[in-house]
Parts: sequence; C-alpha cells; structure tokens
Amino acid sequence: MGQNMMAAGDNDDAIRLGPLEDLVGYHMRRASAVVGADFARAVSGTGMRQVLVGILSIIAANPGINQGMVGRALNIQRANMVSLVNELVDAGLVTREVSAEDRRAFTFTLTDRGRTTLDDALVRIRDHEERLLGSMSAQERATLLDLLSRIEARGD
Amino acid sequence: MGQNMMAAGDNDDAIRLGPLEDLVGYHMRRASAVVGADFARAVSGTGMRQVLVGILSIIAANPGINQGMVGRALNIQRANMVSLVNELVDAGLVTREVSAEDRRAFTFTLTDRGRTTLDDALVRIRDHEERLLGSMSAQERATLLDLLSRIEARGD
DNA sequence: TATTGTTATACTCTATAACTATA
DNA sequence: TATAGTTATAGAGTATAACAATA
Repeated sequence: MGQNMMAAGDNDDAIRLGPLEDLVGYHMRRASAVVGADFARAVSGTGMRQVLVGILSIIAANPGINQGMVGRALNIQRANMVSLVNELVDAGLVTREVSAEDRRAFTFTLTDRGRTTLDDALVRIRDHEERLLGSMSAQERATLLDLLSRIEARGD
Repeated sequence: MGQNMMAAGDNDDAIRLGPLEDLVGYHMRRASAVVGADFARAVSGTGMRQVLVGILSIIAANPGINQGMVGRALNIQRANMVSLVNELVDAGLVTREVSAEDRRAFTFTLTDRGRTTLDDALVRIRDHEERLLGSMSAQERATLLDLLSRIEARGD
C-alpha cells in the first residue's frame, strides 16, 4: 500500500489507465470521440453531422439508390433512416421519388444545393483530418485505414 | 424477377462509398461501432458496459481516487458521472466515502465483488479483442494502439 | 470566488415492435 | 409471405445551466 501516498485532490495528473492501457476498444472509443468532436467543430454552422455527410456521400456516389440500400451501406436501421432522410429532403439537399421498379421504395438524388453542401463539407472535413492526422506520414495513414477496415470487416 | 436470392451483404457490396472511402473519421466510426457491438455481446448478462468497465478500471488502478478525477480521466462530464457511480455503488461493486482531505469529494474503492466483476469482464474483453483482432500480428496491433493514441492526444 | 457533486433537462444515436402498402 | 418505409417508444450517451455544500 505504500506506493499510493498522494492525497486525493493533489496535483495528480498521473492517473493510471490500468487495464484500459492496452485495450484496443478503449483507445478506439476515445480516438473516435476526439475525431467526432473535431468533425463537429469543422462543420459547425453548416447543419451537417457525421451521419448526414455519410448519407449524402452514399447518394452522391450511387445516384438513384433507395432508402434501404443507403441504410444497409451505413448500418443505419430502417426506422432511424426516416427522420434523417426527412431532414435532408426538408433542407432541399436531396430529392425523394417513388422508385419506378418498386413502388414501395424511394430513390434519392442530390440537388444542386445538396452537391454544394456536400462539397463544402468535404473541404472542411479534409482540412479537419489534415489537422488531426498532421503528425502521420502518408504511409501511417494508409496503415491506419487498412487496420480500421479490417476491424470493420469483422462486423458481418 | 426471382433474382433476389442473395444474402444480406452479398451484392450490397457493390454500393460505392464515394468520398467516405478514404476518410479516417468514417472508418474509425464504423470500426468503433463494430468493436462496441462485439464488446456488448462479450459481456452480455454481466451488467457491464464499456463506460462502466472504464470507471472500474480507473478505480482499480488508482484506489482512493475521487469522482471528479475519474470523470476527467475518461472525459465524462461531472453531471453524467452521478448516475454511473450510483449504478456501481448500488450493485455493490464500489464503495463511496467522503474524502478525508476534502469533504465535498467522494473517494472510491473496489469491493471484492467489484474486483471479481472487473476481472471477469477483462477475461471476456481480452477474448473478444483476440477474436476481433485475430488477423493482426502483434506488430500490427502495437501500431494500431500507437496510431490511435496519437489521435487521442489531439483531443487536449 | 472556485470547485465537488447534484438535479433537471434536452438532444442525438440506437434498437425494437407493430403497422401500411406494395411485391 | 416477404420487403420498403413508417410510427411510436425506450434506453443509452452526451451536453449545459443552476444549485448547495465546502474550499
């Protein structure tokens, strides 16, 4: 017991992480929170959020895609897609049309405004990632993307 | 058309990620979600969650630490610490005492049951990480921890 | 005056079940 | 019967402001 001599409330910046130290899950959670917070700062005032940029990006890369496909691509539940899509349609960023092949489904396309909003967001996001990953070489960033992708792939 | 016989995830892979493809934030978010979901599966039935294991670990590694210090170590707001700590105390995993040095503060110690619960959770968690990271060499895991830690450090 | 912990509150994200309209 | 989208709801996680007790 002799090793913990400091009083609670001392200038103890040296809080030990203990078992958390080498847990990938813990560090992933913390790093993801840091990225998310900086992302929010980067796009603040634009009405964008991580999930909305995700949806706009998927629609941009797959014009005419329907709601269910977008949700599956991003792992968003059907029920939770509804209000997200409503936000984008109400903001005039996305047009929603009944699918010609399946009248149960909606297909999406970006409006000009949606395209502009996404492009602006992407400029801010690339800047934010540059800031956050500034200390990493291109090699290290590629390695990070590769390692993260391999973990993602375990989620099937 | 009778062509819809593929399992979920088969042909949906043809959906392009577009701008998301090379965004670290996107892949971090997805990988973190995969880890979190598998974590939940690993400890299901034990009453543990990522945040509770975090608090127990910090207390275990820093006996006598107070509530504010735990919150700062894990980046949990003061207001949100209250119910989390109540959960742990009510479950008999942690004892809460008024600090001898500062009567505004509470100091925490793990009970025997808290120690056992944490140890059991850690066995499950190490197993879960082994499963999730099974394809990575020790070198790769170390690299991942290093890269994540460097991003974490940008959050100060 | 500042800090520790508390209460109240609110918003986002996530998850599930039940419903409708099409297929 | 199965699927696309909807509604309702509930539990986590997170954030802020105001308060009492103590420093």
